[in-house]
This record gives sequence, C-alpha cells and structure tokens, in this order.
Amino acid sequence: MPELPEVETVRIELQRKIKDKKIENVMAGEAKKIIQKPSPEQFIARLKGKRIADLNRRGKYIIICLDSGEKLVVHLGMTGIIIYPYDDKILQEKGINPKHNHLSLIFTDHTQLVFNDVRRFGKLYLVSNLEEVESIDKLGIEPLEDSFTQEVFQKILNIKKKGKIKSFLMNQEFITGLGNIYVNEVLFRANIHPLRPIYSLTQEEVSRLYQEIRTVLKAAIECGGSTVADEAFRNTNGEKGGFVQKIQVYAHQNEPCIKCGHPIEVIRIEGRSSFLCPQCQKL
DNA sequence: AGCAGCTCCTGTACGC
DNA sequence: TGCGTACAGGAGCTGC
Repeated sequence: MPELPEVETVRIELQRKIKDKKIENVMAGEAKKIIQKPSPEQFIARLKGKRIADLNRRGKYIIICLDSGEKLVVHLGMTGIIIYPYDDKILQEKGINPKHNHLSLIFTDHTQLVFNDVRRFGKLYLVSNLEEVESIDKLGIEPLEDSFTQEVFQKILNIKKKGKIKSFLMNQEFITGLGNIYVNEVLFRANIHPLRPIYSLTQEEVSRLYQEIRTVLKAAIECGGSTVADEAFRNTNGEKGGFVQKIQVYAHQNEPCIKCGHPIEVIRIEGRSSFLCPQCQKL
C-alpha cells in the first residue's frame, strides 16, 4: 500500500514529467465517489485550462499545485496508482486493468495522466487552501524533515504514553507517512514489540526507533518504494517498487528471522497484520 | 482515553 | 469446475 516512500516516489516522477504542462481536458469515469470536493462537475470544470505549477507532498497525500493557486490533492488509498504518460499497452504489460481508470487529465501536448484504483479507497480533492482538506489539517510531523529531531520525537511520544507503540506510529496525527509495512519494518529493526506501551520504552529504544524511522524511509525512497506480495503500488511507469527485496518482516511469516533464525510470527493488532520475531522483539 | 469492530471496495486464495 | 467465503487494509466512524 502506498506509504510515504511510495507517494514520494510518485511525486518526484511527476515533478520531472508533468510540471508546466497545461490541462486541456478532464475525464472522470467512476470517480464520483473518489472526488471528495467540490462536486464532480465543479472539479472537472475548474481543472480545465490550468497549468501544473509544482508538486508537493504532505504525509501520504500528493499535492499538485496549479497556476491558479488551487491544489489538486490525491490520496492513493490502498491501490491507487498514477500512470504517466498513459498508454494502453503499458497497462496490459504490467497487468493493470483499465476498467479501474477513474480520472484522466489530458494535456495540451496530447499526453495523458490516468488515476487508476481497483478498490476505490483513493481520494481526490480540488481546493484553494490545504486547510479545506480536514484530514491533511490534522496530520502530524513529517518524519524526514529536519525539524523531526529525536528530542521532538520524544516529546510527541510523551503526549500518548499510555498507548501501544504500533498504534502510535500508525496514527497520522502524530507522525505522518508511516503505514503498516514500514511500521512493521521499523519496529523489527529497532527490536521493539508492536504492543509495547509507549511509557515502557527505554531511552535506548526510543533512540533506535527514531534512527530506524529515518533510515528505512530514506532507503525506501532511494529504491522507489515497495510493492509487497499482492500489494498494488506502481510508479508512474507502472513498475513495481524495488524496496521489496529489503523488507525483512512484512509478509514474511514462518520464514526465519534474519537476526536469530526464529520463525517470524503474525499477530493481529487493531485489525491489521503485525509481523514480528518473538525472540528479537520481546513484549 | 483507547481500542475493538465495522465500513468502503475488488481481486485473490482457499475449502468443499 | 465452480461456487461461497475469508482476507488484504488506510482512514473514518461508532460504541463500549
């Protein structure tokens, strides 16, 4: 599923590929439910004739800035992908079904950008100010920014010390960008059990966790994100992410732990699979 | 406050 | 072979 590294991968590619292009036409097929605001009619009308000024990211949201000052905000949800330049052959080669194309932006140079989303958990917004997107307004700190220091991390942890560390890391209101895959990886590498209460973490563990969050996210961006097992993430060329080979626990149940050899276990936490080594990550 | 459980959705895997 | 069912999960929601 697209988390910070996958979304950043898409942003970087789009920055290179569609910046300064002008939208000539817009087609929205089954996007009615995906478009959160404004109305689908307004959404389409207001995109036409606008030029792409810049591409930003906030947490797992891609923010496409238009020359009008408006922002086209895209959340990829579970299975959302953006293909550019669009070509039926690419989809066929990569096993992507075009029946899930929900939005097309056709540029004045006749190239086309397509948003495809099998499970339709993705979300689209067109707003003048980001504050209009409530879920973005609530997002916590960006873990890769310089302002995210270990001291700041400790301070945020103190707000929620009664909770479990995995729930905390999954919650976008504290630190934004981590999802199930990277939370599993980071906790494994830091040797911390996902159900550990935050207050029980030692200074040493907090320090390791902080380092691993930064290291893993950066490495994953370097590799162009991850496409794990049946997950759907693709870059804008429809290709899978390269970080999957470096994933150590996620979807590795019953395989030997790379650190101690004990089989990786899977438990459920808040309805999500959690992969861990019971030997290296003690409760 | 924190967490369980449900919802949205479709493709895939599995049991019979 | 084919059907029914469970499962995958980001995020928002209800309810205990």
